[in-house]
Amino acid sequence: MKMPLPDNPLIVQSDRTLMLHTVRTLIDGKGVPQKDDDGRPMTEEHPRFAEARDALAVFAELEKSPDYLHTYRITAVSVWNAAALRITPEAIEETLHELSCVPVPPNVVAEIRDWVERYGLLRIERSGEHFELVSDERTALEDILGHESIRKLCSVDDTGRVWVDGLQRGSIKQALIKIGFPVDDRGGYVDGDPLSIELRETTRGGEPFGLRPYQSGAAAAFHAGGSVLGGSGVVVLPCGAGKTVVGMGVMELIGTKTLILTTNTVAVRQWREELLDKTCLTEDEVGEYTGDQKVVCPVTITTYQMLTWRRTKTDDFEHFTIFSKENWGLVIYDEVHLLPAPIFRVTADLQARRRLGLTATLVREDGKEDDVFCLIGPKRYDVPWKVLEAQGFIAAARCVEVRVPLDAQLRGQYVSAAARAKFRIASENPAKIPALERLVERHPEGRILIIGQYLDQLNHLARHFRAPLITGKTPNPERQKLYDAFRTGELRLLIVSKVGNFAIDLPDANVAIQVSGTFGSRQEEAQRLGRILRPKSDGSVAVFYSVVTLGSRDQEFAEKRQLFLTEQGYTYEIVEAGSLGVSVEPGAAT
DNA sequence: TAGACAGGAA
DNA sequence: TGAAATCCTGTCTA
Repeated sequence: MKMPLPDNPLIVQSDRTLMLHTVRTLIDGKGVPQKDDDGRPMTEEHPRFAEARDALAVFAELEKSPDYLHTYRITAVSVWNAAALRITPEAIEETLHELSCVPVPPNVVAEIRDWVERYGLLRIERSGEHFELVSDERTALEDILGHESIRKLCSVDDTGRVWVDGLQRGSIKQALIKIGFPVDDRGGYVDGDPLSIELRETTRGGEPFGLRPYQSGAAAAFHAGGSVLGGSGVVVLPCGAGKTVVGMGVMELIGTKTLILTTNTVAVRQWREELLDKTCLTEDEVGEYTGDQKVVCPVTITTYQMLTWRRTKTDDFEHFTIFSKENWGLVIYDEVHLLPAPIFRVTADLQARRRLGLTATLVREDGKEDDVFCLIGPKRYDVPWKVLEAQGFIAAARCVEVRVPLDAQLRGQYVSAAARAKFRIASENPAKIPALERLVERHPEGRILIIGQYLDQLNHLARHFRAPLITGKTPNPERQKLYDAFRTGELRLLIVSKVGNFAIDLPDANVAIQVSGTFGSRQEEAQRLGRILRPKSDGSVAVFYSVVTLGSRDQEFAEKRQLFLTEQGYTYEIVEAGSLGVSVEPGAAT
């Protein structure tokens, strides 16, 4: 075995975490670290960082990405992701040895080997019109048939061969991964009716257009592998990085009738406009299938709810049956992390179609990661937020947590309240208002969004600031009017409820102030930061404030909410309300 | 024919 | 842990 090179960027630890150096210190000819004029060590991007990042993305999950040291973890699902790409344990081992500056612990290699073997153990193969569950090890089949959850999804013939109905292809993969057996699905895809989808070089709006390197990389990564291996999986990119464009890139590569699934009707329209603007598809080739209008075209965009709607609990999914009559060659799942549970059932019949999942945040171990893995496919591509920031594709952002005390009277209520009431009292702390005033004053030129969770609180703020409030009840034309006013700068302060989490047409701002949020939702935090990440024309830094009540459940949950962004390399500055010039009531407890 | 609104689902 | 958002259809009004 080769000796590790001390210059290498990676450290492999026996708990299967990987530490990757993004930079290295510059050393002069005598081995002395070089310093700049201020005496700080001089660094450069580690020459093997990019190579290592790309290599690790294949079989490890990025857990944290602060500036200098990225942390990855090797997990069962991450290894199965790699195994799905036909990466061998030997190749993984070789990569680790190649990149590591210390010896690779042998137990890590053994565990990886074990997982990969599990993946190959069961396969779905096509035999004519039927699918067969096969294994080279007879005992493996017997083992899994011992589970009722598996037995009811397949049939065993006289010779002991195990057959799976095409409609159960998804369900059985789901059931098997639940008991620790990820299936290698070699059932292949139907090609779908061909449709030429070319990207324009100039948009309809007249702007030059082309895929960014990471976008074409994502599309190519999805498409690689041929007709059996490639063609299903998930692409993970930050908010505002142009996931729609990746979708178009894939559509161009595959060139077939495409069904696009989104979370809401605004997204449906946005997709349609993007497709018309940036591809050669014509108006009558792209259809919207929603409550408003039901148009099926070679490219059809609809919502998850439309697909799973039925008259009563026992009826058919009637809209879904319309779609299954069309010969789709590609299904795109937008915002895969929001994929509702019933979609998994309905997706069974789509196992024969190519499937692209798009998402902003890494899907976590909340149980659904398995479902996404086996029903949509493995993760094919991701880029850390900070990498895109460094390349200028998303704006740099500062995150600030502003801590506000709770006054003595409310503190009394707070202490005696039940756990869940505590959170609400702290969230709606009226002392947040003067802090908000100072923050708004700080940005006289800013375009400011105040985002919150409780309608009472937001109504109050709207009256206080004499600013318009958008909630779920605000009719669409009214929203549009306010968005436009905000976009033109006529309106510089806008208050939004949880609609802000979903409304993708919400205009960009350069200041976002969060006054309350869902328990510990990291995803929501990421989504809200995303509101200010569009690159600014003057290159200025956007600011994200999170206003929390000091020493309360509000603050605890805020910490949890911040985890994802911290992992992505963002740091939160802590500011006490007092230092903003807010008078703090004497005796206010902390 | 469009819109506003109610009611159910998850 | 709970509140608020979404979507769909269907009915009523102008």
